[in-house]
Amino acid sequence: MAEDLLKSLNSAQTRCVFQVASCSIIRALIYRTGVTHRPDFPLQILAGPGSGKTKVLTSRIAYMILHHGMDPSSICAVTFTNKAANEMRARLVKLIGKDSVNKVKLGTFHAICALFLRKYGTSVGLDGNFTICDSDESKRIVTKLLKPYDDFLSSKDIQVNAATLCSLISRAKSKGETPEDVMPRKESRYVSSKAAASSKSTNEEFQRVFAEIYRDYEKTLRKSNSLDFDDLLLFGVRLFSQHPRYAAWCQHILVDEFQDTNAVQYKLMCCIADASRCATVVGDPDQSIYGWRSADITNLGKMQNDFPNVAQIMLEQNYRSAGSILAMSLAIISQGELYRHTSRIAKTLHTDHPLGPLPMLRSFPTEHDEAAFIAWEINRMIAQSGGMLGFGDFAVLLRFNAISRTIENALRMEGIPNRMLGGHQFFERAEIKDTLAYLQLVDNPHFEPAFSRAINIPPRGIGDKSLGEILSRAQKLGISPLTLVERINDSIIPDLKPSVKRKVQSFVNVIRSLRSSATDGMEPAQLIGKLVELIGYQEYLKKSQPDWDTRWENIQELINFASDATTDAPNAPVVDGDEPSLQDTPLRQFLQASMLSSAGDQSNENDDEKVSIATCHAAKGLEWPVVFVPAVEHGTFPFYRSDDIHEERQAYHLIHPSALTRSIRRLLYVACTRAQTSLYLTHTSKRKVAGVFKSRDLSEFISKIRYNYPVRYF
DNA sequence: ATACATAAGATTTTT
DNA sequence: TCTTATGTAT
Repeated sequence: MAEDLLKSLNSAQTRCVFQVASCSIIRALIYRTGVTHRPDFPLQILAGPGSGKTKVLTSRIAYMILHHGMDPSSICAVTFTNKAANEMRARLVKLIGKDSVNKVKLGTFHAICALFLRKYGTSVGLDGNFTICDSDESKRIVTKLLKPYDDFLSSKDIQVNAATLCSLISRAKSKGETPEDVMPRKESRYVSSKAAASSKSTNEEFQRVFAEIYRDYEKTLRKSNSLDFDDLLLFGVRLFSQHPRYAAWCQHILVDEFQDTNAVQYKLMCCIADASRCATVVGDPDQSIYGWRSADITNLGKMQNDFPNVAQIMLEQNYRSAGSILAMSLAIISQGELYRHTSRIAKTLHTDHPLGPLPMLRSFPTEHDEAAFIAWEINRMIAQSGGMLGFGDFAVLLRFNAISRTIENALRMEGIPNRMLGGHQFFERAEIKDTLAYLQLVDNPHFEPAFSRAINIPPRGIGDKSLGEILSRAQKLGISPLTLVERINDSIIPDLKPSVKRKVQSFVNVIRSLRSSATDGMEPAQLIGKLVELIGYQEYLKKSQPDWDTRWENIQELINFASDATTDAPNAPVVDGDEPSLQDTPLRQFLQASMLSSAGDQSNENDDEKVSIATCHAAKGLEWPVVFVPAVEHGTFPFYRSDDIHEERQAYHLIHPSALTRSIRRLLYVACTRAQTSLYLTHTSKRKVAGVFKSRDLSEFISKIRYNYPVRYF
């Protein structure tokens, strides 16, 4: 069985798989002879697109278990997205069986941290029922915190919105910087040395406000018994580094898409690998497209320092794409080489596939013509292929989601079934957030964002003023707003000035009723049903929303999701610990799945008969026979917002502009290398951007290479 | 407190 | 163009 595994691999891939065998055999020998200080054999696999890295990773895991007899529960496999985790799980099931796979700690860094923090969070000062705060709720919190600074900031002529602050906070957290760290001291390292004295002080003022809001934001989260995405990682690091026994189970950690890990995730990997010092990472610096999320390519170099004797293997054979597609992709990624000061790890990619049809570059007057062409061409190719191609063999890869509308419409007009991959749109919908807010509150009464949302839905006559009164009163008494409202309802605490007691009665009753159902073990799907019944949500939608029917359908969809999320039980950690472990309820699991997973994670039945529409980011790791990349235009690839933002980024040392360009070049490279046999790049001369027509030019990434590389141009 | 009007403003990418 | 935030009248 284990030997069969090796037969299906090429020599470089086999070396990747085998590396663990030699490593483990030597370790076993040393272990047996009782030597305590053993060498470790960490491995870096640099894998170009289509080189079969997922196959290598899964084979390696399977080999560890089948050949070397490692306990599946001692293996930790980290993927970048939930979708990738699901796919790896499916592949592993075929190799080692469902029972073994369920023991492997498989998931994103976030999911793995959440798993352990639910159970052992008490040792780092958390309650097991913490709520995961999504970016939307973070933004609301920051908006509220920003309000008091409005006058001050406009007097200093500083413009910031909550979104910018959120990303600054996230960036700081991803680097492990605390509010104290970012508070300006005597000399601030955030201030550009070239800046004039006046702008220096402005920068410092801004930095101070930022640090204060960051500090208060953290306070709000802790008070709400809540962790945001960055906190999951940070508290994970805290848990595993302060209490190494919770990581002692791990004999080997494997990390996929290593080029897109940030500093905290790297630290996390090190903590989890602390006992074994055995880590395998797979990545491709050329496919690093998450720099804006603080992904740090230097982690590869860091690992070479932190893990002595790390071996490095290159996978350079491409099994995916036709020769001409590969040639053009390589031209895109390597053209910047001359201007680049940091050297790219030279990787050559080979393919045995024939050259195939040349990538096609086409120009259109408007985005409607472009979209119509894509739809028409899909139909044409399917008709021409004589049954070889189906809708599921096509993908349209977008720079950002906003372009999808035109494409979706065009496909619909041609009667082409399609699906949108990834993105959070579903869980961002108001009706979903309303529903989840009630359930979050049932699970975690301290979660303020959920309270603020649910208290007046449906309208109970509690507006901003009453809400503010409730929140500040709760703050003063040191209890959660929900508790305050309950006590008012129970006449334990006197009513507020504008009477709130009567208005709040139905709310308290709903929460209490749900709470008791939840403790009785009612399934999340039924809880949602009960909730919408109790608050008359359908009637509320009918009354307030013209598109109430699609919204109501979304609620039904959420109920479906809830029943799915609880049936396939995630692998529970089996950790020997002396701490009392916390219980994990079905409701909690459902809420966590809602926050961590995105819409396209689970594959549906008819998915392989639908054209995929996805952002380039969401397409990472996937492949299709035919790929369309629309809007390959200057201003989209790369994306320029406006010059002042650009300058602002420079001023605060967020992203260096040239780094930005490089990262977008890689994004286009990722998009192009998704294609197996046919690749279409299209651009328009006019495009409606934010409601107004703008003239556009072909992306410089393509215009520079199109005469030197084979491309069909029309 | 809410409903309705009018005005700005916005469109990266995701856990 | 379409969504969201703000303001005003009830």
